[in-house]
Parts: sequence; structure tokens; C-alpha cells
Amino acid sequence: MSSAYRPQDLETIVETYEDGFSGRKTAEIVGISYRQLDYWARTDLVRPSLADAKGSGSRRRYSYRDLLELKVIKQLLDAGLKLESVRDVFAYLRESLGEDIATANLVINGKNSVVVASGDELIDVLNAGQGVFNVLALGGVKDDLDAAIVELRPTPAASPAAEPDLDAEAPPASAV
Amino acid sequence: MSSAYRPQDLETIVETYEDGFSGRKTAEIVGISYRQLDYWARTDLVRPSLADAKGSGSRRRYSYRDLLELKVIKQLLDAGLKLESVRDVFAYLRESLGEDIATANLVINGKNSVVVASGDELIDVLNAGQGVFNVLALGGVKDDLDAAIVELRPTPAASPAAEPDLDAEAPPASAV
DNA sequence: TAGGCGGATGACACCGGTGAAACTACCCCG
DNA sequence: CGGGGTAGTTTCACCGGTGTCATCCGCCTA
Repeated sequence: MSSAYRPQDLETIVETYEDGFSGRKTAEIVGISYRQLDYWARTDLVRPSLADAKGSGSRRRYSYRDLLELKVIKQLLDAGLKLESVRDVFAYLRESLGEDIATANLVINGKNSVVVASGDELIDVLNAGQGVFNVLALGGVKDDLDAAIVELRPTPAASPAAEPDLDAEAPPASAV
Repeated sequence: MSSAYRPQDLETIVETYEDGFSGRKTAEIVGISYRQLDYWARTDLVRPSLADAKGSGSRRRYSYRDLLELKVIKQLLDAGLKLESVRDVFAYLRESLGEDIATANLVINGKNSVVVASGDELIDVLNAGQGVFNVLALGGVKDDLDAAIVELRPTPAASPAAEPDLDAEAPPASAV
């Protein structure tokens, strides 16, 4: 899928982030503005789990999992969801996210209902229910995130290997 | 499904609306505020197709199809979509809406892509694509709308047959 | 210990969406 | 033909989310 990099690269790169990701870097990787990241932290949507801000001069530190959540949020926003409903989603979602990310689908129905199904279950859910469903394949989110981490890896002056440009943006619309 | 009324009732009732639905009535039936209806008309989201407003004191007249569109919009908003993306959707959707409403599904992907698939096609699309999909079964929308029209039919004083009270609010969430 | 720099914070503005209330025009009935 | 009620229009205001800029603070390095 996403650009050509040896999977091992990701591990290596992530190791260099053992203290977590800074606010600005996080925003850059996830593809959101620093203002958004800041606002979301203040309003308890996603707080940096490694180190929270405590007064001016302190530093937020985001974990890889934080980035994952942030990326999911960005996807939902890009899909046209209101930030408000994203909040509702994460109120429920947080615990169930994390294990089988590669295959799981996030299904949002109405304002409260949130489900993580996998594969065929999804179809049953869609057939059964009413109203609007928002479906997000989590595997793609992780892929995007990993690709972005690789693209935006540190030491920008010491890696002339591959051009770190392009395809860091939107996953092609494909089908549809 | 929704309360007990003979299907013929709907036709009869709709006939009494041959001049179309007034703004207030439309808002009531669709389940939105008059303010929203007004704002949407001003900002070209849904204009009353039978008679538009021209100066204070004039009257807007909405067609049944207008109500259908409005109901779809309401569903999307209830699902947590931003009004902005609803606008994008309707820029494309308008022509394809109308024929096979009962079975069609509205699929929204990203900001631009809009598709109306039916039945199994839907599943293919979901498997193929990336990102977030918003799926809306249009049949349910029509059912809800029809039920609301029956509930809120005119001549509230002249129809002692069935008590036209209660459950005039939200069409039961059922399923889900 | 003194700078300097990265980054959190605060203040301000702006825009979209909506509620509330005042204003106004049309229609119908007497 | 005039009054009243109904309904559309207009204005004011608020809130959430975000951009921008200025400020302030703490850590790190020299």
C-alpha cells in the first residue's frame, strides 16, 4: 500500500520518539493544525497521555496511541462529522479501540450508538439498523498514520534516500 | 411499522396539500426549527419549489419532494454531519434522488463523492473504498416522512376518529 | 548563571449556524 | 372596507471552533 518503506523503518523511527511526540510534531504527523490539537487537549477530547501541559512552558507528550486516536478524529472530521459528535463517539469508543485495529470497522449510528464490528458483522449491522451509519475502516487509519510518521521522520537533513514529498496527503478516493 | 393508518390515508392527506406545504408546517413535519428551514432557503440549500419567498409577507410553498430532501438533510444532521458537508452532498445528489427511493442507499465518502447504490452494491463499495462512509437507507426516510405527514394532518378539530395526539413527536427509534 | 528557543497560554477576531423577539405584509372574515 | 390573525422577514445576540498574534515560561545549552 502506502509508499515504499521497509516495515522495519517504522519501528526504528518510532523508537526515536521514545519520549513521545511533541505537540507540533503530532499536529504535523496527524495533519491537523496546532490550534486544533491545543483546543482538543484543553477541552478533553484527546489529552497527551505521556505528559500533559501544566502551565506555560511545560510540554505535552503524545503517545503513538494518541496519534492513532487523533488520526481517527481527523478522518471523521474530513468525512464531514461535527466535532461535537466526534466527542460523543470517543466517550464510548476509547476502551474498545486498540486490539484488532487492522480488521475492525468503526460504526457510528445516530448520536450515541457506537460499535466496532469486524468483517461480515458489519453487513448485518447495516441491514438491521435505521438511519445514517458512519463506517470507518480502522486499518486504513493506521496505515496512513504509519506512512506519515515515516515521511516526517526526524533528521530531515540526513536522509536523502527517498524523496519525502508527495502522497503524504489524502488517501485517494478510489472506487465510488 | 409506524402507527396504524391505511396507506390510502396518505394520498388523501397529501391531496389536501395540493398547494404545497407552508413553511411552518414543513418545519413541523420534517422535525426541524422554522429558523433552520428559513436559513436553508436563504442560503440555497433547499428552496421551496412551488413558491419562493419574495419580500416580507410572501409565502413559501414546499412540495412533497422538498420535504423528502429536507428529511434526508435532517437525518444527516442527526447523524452528526456538518451542514457544510450536507451542502456538498446535495450539490451532486439532487438529480439522482427520486426514482428508487424505497431500496436505494445514499453513500457519502469524503467530501465530494456521492453515490446511490442499491442492496449488495453497497457492500462492494464499502469493501473497496477507504476512509469514512456515511450510509443512509432512503426507504426509511420516506417512511418517516409519510408517517409524520399522517400524524400532523390538518383539520385537527374535525377528525375525532382517531386521537391525533401523542406520538406526534419523534418517530420511534425502533431497531438499532 | 544567562540566553535562547520551543511550546503552552491568553486575548482577539471571525464565521457559520441557530435561537429569540420585533417587525411587517398578506389574507380572510365580518 | 377595516381589523385581526397568521406567517414570513429582519435584527440582535450567542456559542462553538478555529486562525492569528503576542506573551510568558521552563528547560537546555553555552
